[in-house]
Amino acid sequence: MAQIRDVAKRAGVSPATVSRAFSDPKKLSRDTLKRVLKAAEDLNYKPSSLAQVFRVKRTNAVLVLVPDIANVLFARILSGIERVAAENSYYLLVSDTKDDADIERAGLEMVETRRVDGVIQLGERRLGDLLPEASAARIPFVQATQPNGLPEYPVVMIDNFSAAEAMASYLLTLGHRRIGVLAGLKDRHVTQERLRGFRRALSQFDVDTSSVTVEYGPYSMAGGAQSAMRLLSRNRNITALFAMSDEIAIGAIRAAQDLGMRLPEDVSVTGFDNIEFGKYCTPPLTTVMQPAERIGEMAMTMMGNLLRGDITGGPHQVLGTELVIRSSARRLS
Amino acid sequence: MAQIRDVAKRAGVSPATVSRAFSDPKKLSRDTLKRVLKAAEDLNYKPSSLAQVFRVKRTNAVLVLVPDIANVLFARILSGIERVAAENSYYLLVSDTKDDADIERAGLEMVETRRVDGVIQLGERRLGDLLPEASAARIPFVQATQPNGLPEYPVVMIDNFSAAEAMASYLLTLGHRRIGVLAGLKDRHVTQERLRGFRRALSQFDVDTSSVTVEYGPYSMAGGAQSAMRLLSRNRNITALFAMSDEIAIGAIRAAQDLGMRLPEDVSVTGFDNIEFGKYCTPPLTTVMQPAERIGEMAMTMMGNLLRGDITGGPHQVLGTELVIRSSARRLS
DNA sequence: TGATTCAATACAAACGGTTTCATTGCAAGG
DNA sequence: CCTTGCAATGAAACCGTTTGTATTGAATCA
Repeated sequence: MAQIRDVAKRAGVSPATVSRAFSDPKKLSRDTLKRVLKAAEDLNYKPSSLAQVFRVKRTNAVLVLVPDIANVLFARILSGIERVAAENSYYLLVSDTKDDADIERAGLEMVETRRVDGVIQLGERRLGDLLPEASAARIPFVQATQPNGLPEYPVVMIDNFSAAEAMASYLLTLGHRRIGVLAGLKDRHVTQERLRGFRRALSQFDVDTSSVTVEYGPYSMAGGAQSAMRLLSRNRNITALFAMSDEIAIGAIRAAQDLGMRLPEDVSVTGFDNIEFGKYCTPPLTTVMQPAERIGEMAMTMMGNLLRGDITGGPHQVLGTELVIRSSARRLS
Repeated sequence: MAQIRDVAKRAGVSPATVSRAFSDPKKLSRDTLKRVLKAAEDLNYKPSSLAQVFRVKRTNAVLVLVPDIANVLFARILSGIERVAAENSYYLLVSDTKDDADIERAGLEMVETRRVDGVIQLGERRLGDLLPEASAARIPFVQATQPNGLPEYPVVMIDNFSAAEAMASYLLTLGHRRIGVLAGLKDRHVTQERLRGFRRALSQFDVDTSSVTVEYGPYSMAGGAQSAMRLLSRNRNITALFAMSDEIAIGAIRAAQDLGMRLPEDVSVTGFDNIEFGKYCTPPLTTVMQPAERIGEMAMTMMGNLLRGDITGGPHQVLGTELVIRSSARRLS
């Protein structure tokens, strides 16, 4: 492979001039520029990104920590990240963390070994829980999920509490009072937030909050089906199911139908996230829309700012959600 | 940040010794090894991956070209790739190509600029269609979809022709004769292969193959819904829909139901891929299972071999598919 | 005309490791 | 005792760019 020396020799200039021909062409005379470019072309010269990066000490690469790459919601956030990364010529490394702290830590180490410039965390573990304050401070880090508390680094998230409250209010407005909760993993902060929002709506409607049944489980269809199965067979008088994700809701719908119930006549179901499949479900899923792509775009934008040293805007962005009413939940008759 | 000199000084050895302490510890005496490690620990020394990579000229990074990151099937393949990449300490870069040749070319250039060691292509565009033979030969490349023809580089794929034939035969066995085809994009090779397989089954059953209606469209739920809408409203006598992906099938189910049809009583629908949602559809989707994760694992394994110089096994792996019978298709009564 | 300025370019150091080759000291062999 | 071989270590070159500083020559100015 041709290198800068070869081009320099062929063009009859120094390596420095060749370098500048690419990085800062206007510094060269029209004439030499043309000669250098020609020589580079002839030799099919491509500057070694390795050498450049080593010299300049910026990789233009960002690592994304994804709890589960195959999960549709994360995939959409990733897609948003990718879009603005590509626009700004950043490279994207991705690591499937399986929500494992050690893998996440290994990811952070990649900025200490200067493999990447920064990391975007899609999981909810906070930087401070992974590294001691001292080393953490040096790491360009942005989180794209609501973590527990408000860290000092940038976060882009939705207001899980309010979104859940809105959805629960909607269900209450439809007349439902005995609502089962199909929660996600109990130890997840989002789960707790959404549960709080749900409870809050109940108390706003003067519904006894002590009697709500909540069934915890993984954020997956299988989890939803299982939770719904348990919940529905134990509590026959429930009229609505408040699921904490669309996947859970879809699993629940399957379970309810397998139990011989008709939807939404016998039981209403609501989801959370607004993944594409919800629209094509039977019945189409009423849910709360979470702007996944925009979360990703925003996160990458903030990372770019961070790396560029811009500190424009507050560090915490909370993006709006919206109720999307379809037909899996209906007025209690 | 501490560097190798600092550690060397503190341990009273030369940088070379420190380097060896990490890369080849058994070359050192028990005593100095301990001293070096201690010094490194004290200074919180992490070797600069940048410098290493620059010197050694291997990045241990692989680029994955994904036509659409948010697509569930690709996400699952990616997940498989990630798994074996992580196991073998490779880093993964990903680029959403939107199936654009220029973006794909830019990806290939990353090996010429030595940013990554190789590239895995999830799209169906062949290496030879992106680069002139000469430069192409130098690029470690593996493809994880059936391309047009059989390239000389490694490919891992399924047998689309046979899988489609099997599915079509199943439909025929159930008694269906007037089957509408909900095809994917017309210019895609997989689409053509699956169509060939479908036609082949028909002719095996002595069904007139000239009269089949095929409706092309994007590999998406929206596309499927639209195609089904068109096809169903024009051909009322159709008893089954052969969809070329689960997403198309799911869109079609929605469309059929919106048209007032009952499934599978009025019309049978089959999918392709076996994405998780198919299992939770109403009715649960009969489809052909494609081992997405294993395709990814296999692809990354082959990439590893390629980079290591092992040329074990033939370059083309075709992985098995399986009919998964659920209830969206039933015997014609 | 000589001094000054400026644009264009060259020179060489630097980036932080790895690796080849040379050196040293000690144990084993003759 | 002298040689030989080997394990442990050090010195220095090297990887391919970028960039600060020096140099050159021509144009401008007094």
